[in-house]
Amino acid sequence: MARRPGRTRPSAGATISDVAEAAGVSRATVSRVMNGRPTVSPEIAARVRQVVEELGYNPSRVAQSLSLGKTLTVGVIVPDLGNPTFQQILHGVNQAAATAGYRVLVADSAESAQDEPPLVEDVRRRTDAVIVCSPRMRTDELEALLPRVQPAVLINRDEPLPATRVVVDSASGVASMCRHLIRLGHRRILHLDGPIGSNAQAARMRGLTLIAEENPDIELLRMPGGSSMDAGYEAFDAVMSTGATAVLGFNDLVSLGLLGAARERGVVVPDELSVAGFDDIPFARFSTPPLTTMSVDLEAVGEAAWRALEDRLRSVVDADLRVFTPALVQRASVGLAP
Amino acid sequence: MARRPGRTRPSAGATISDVAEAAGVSRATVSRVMNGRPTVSPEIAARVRQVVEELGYNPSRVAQSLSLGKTLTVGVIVPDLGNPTFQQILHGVNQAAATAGYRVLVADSAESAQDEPPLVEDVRRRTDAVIVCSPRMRTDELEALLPRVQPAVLINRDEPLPATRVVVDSASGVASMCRHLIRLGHRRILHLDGPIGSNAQAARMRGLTLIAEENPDIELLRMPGGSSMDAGYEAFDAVMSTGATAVLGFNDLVSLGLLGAARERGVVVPDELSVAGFDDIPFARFSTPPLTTMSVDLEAVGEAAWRALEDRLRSVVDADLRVFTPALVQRASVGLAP
DNA sequence: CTGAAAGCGCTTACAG
DNA sequence: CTGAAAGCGCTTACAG
Repeated sequence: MARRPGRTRPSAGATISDVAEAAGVSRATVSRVMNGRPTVSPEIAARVRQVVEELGYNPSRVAQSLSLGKTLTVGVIVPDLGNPTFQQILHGVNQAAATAGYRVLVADSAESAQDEPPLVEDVRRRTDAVIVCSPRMRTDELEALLPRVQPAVLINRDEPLPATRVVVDSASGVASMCRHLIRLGHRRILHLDGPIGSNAQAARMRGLTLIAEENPDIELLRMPGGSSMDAGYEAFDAVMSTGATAVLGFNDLVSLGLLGAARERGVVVPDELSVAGFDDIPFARFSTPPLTTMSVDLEAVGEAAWRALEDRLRSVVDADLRVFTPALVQRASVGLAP
Repeated sequence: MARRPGRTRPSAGATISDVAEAAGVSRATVSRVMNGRPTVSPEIAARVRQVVEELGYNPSRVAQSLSLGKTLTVGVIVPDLGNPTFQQILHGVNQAAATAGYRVLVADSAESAQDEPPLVEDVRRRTDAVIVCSPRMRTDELEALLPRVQPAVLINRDEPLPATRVVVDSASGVASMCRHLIRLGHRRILHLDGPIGSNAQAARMRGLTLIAEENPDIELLRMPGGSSMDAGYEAFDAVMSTGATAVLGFNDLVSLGLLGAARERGVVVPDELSVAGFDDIPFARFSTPPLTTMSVDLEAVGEAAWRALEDRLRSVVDADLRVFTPALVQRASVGLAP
């Protein structure tokens, strides 16, 4: 026999067998009633329903999953659940998945590229599919992993890979912002770089290169910055010393740091210096002055990832690419060149 | 027979039977090898491992869950995944649960009190336990639900209930802030109320009542406000008309709105008016001036909820209460009474 | 050290 | 309309 030692269902719930016995029917019949199949006589169905009520019977989803071969659950793996970007994407995925009757299992790799592959595999084994958000692992590792975890959707990974991808076109984002600055008369524009080697920073550089080619007469400067408010704050003096009339932070946090330093130094934004951000985080609207930035609807990104997965679950599509283009949000931190 | 129509495992993975057959051993032996049981001869174990490698075998977590009677998954139900408060709590739960080898299934009730009970039940059926965060449902509904979903932990629900609860003591939080203001010489203090009927607003009122009793000489005013930045912004003129020297927003957003309006009106904070917040959201540090507020470590709240659940899973404890007391964070938006 | 067998709690094709 | 039976993919007590 295989009776377990103590382990039973924690809340000691009734099983389908309990209901069948109490109602004097077979388990098949109970199953049919629970699933609303019409081929059950009304009297029997009523009796079963009453027993279900009395016993507080609730079918085990685990058993259903095993029997049906699907869990109605999708995994979402992010590098850091504390990061608002991933929180918004998660929210978008969850909303869309819930509408389709799916639940979301989350996992956080704590920014560890090394832990990612086994984590994704583990999550996939408990779910029907995975959405991998901004994976930090190398491309070759990702290529080795993908066949083991399909159906899978990748968010924010720019290389071509054998999976559906949802990406934000940051390159065209910076380019848009630069064109806006140029239209306002800025001729010397500075970009504060983000983490070297990051996917986002690579995209920014592609955008800047594009602008440089389009506008040979514009001075496009770059300087190491970072991705935090402090990084922006500390870079301020160096920024001013370049003589640029407009500065583009790697993200909104950096630009908010610049704004704080400008206020302390008595530099008037945007009269003396235009400051542009990237991301449109919720607080960008409330800084002094409000931040002009590039906006991406991250919840829509999460929703698109879910839609892509839905298509894959129905095997409508094999691998494709869905691109989100950031939109310029004009507020008060950017103005005409002095 | 019960062969399914098309339905097989989506990624067509190998099963334990495939491995057993290929390695020429029983499924029991494969299981032992996979679980690192020492009672397998080294040669056989090595052969099994090689086949596992060749076939890319990965045990089904669903089957394991059914067999073992546990999923190693915990459910977290929140009213709104887009709310930073719940995002931080979720992050804390996830970190602590991951350390213990558990995964987190999230669900969002979209602020619908009505949808909560069935949602919690559904989540519970797929997991070993649930953490229900700031449930919106009525107390009697919660009482009816709890026995069906144990083990369960409740976050931010102030009534005594048959479950372990983790609560933030907002009442003592407002009281602390009021005492701080009184020490600074403020004699007329205004509280901008939040959503009427909310758990948090009720707690605020308890705190204010306590202060009124302690300090009969202090004028403690109240006024309808709200929970958003706009609410704070719009209440500003009314706030000024009360002649209060210090105002306490329902939360940081409200207070940030007040700060914005003060700047526009040329009212100097804190010289002419002290503005205090509640929550210590990440941006409270970066407003102008930085916001004095009551801080709660929400990730620690999430972590505590997990710990409480761990105790319940080991049935160490039946029901208890873990209280977090907000801490005063002094920044520059509060000063001596004029 | 190893395997045959029973069991976890469901679903459904098949045969009345 | 209903039930007996097989199966989903694992684990483990029991008996060698």
